[in-house]
Amino acid sequence: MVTPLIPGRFTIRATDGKARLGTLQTAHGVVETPIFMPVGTVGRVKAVAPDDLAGIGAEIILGNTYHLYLRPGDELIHRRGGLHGFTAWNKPVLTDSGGFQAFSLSELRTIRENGVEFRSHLDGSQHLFTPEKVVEIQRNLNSDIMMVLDECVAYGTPYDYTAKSIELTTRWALRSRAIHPACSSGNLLFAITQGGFFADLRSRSVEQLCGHDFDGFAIGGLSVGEPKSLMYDLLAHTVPLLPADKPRYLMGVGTPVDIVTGIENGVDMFDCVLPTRNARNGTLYTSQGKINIKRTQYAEDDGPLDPGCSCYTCRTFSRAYLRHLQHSGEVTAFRLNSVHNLTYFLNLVRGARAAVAEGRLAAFAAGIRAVYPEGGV
RNA sequence: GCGGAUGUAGCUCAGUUGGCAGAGCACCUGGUUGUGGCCCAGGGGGUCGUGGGUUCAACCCCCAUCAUUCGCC
Repeated sequence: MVTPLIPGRFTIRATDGKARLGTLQTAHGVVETPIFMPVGTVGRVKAVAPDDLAGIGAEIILGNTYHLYLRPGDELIHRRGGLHGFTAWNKPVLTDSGGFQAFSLSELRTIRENGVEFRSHLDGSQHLFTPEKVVEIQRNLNSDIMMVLDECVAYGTPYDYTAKSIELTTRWALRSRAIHPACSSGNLLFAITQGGFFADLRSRSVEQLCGHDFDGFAIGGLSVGEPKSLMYDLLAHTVPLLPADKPRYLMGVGTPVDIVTGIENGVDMFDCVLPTRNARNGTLYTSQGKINIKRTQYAEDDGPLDPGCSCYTCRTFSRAYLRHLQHSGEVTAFRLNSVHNLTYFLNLVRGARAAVAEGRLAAFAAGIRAVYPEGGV
């Protein structure tokens, strides 16, 4: 009765302008796009248990190669049935390659032709990530969507360095594909385009990668401190260059307005720590805008966090109680706030999918921008 | 009853030879974009226990007094 899944098959069912409504098949299920993917760096979305994720409606989550390799180790996870068996999450998982950690934990790392040498942030031990090693780790994790090792350059990196960097990222991507040919397993492999903040380098990076048979293409290296308008300009420039028949993934982005803008430009997948990290700090996204639950004005506010939300948190607790939990440093505050913020982000892409299906994405996006007028951080 | 110690921000405490009242935490307001449950930025806060004295000038020196605390009768 159930047609077998064909990992990697991407079907576009509708479009609205440049935006697409699609389905991506993976070894652990079908993902409807555009999608937001909660981040679960060490094999768990922080503060959120699997049954919470079911209530939120999460369809795919992230894990991180760098963190899981260091602790508890990819081979240990492999012996326990991969990430799905180990973490009791049987839906799709995408794993980031560790390229971004090489960037963000950059104090003690060296980038060479062969790969990235780095020191563990846990114990200072020396390690080497090659493109091949990173694929091998992600196969041990049995990731549904593996990301190639890439070099992410900082905002402000000069043109010459960035130009050399995209060549390296391309060579690494092809080495990754060489040891993991298309259709060789249920582990899909996405390439990552780079190019810093130079439109022609963004174009060149896409040209070098898109002729090869990757299962999807990511845009990396954005939202690293640049002005908002620059990111949007590069997005509008780059997304149309990507293969139309493959999923497009904007890495590490973003705010509600960023996500809607990405969808309008034709991006299919997003991930960001913002909803979960901000949840733990008391910054919450609602249908009426962003609020800081710690504020004094909520001390005796008996209303729900977001009257327009039907998540467990909003159904059950008052703003006054949530503020109290946050002020008390109670771990339950992390959970309840994370459940709410993730519900907001998942509802956001759900709403966008419905809008694309009905050809009214522009109006939907205008509604989001009206609620988050400053760009919605 | 006698002797000592201590009284400075909500809390714990610095404060030089007498020269504009300080820190940490807490509190308040922002920030947080392929996550080190972190971190960063800004802000509001004072009858220096109380009363007197000396001095151009006192948290600081002198006297008295109150409170807290420790020890001894």
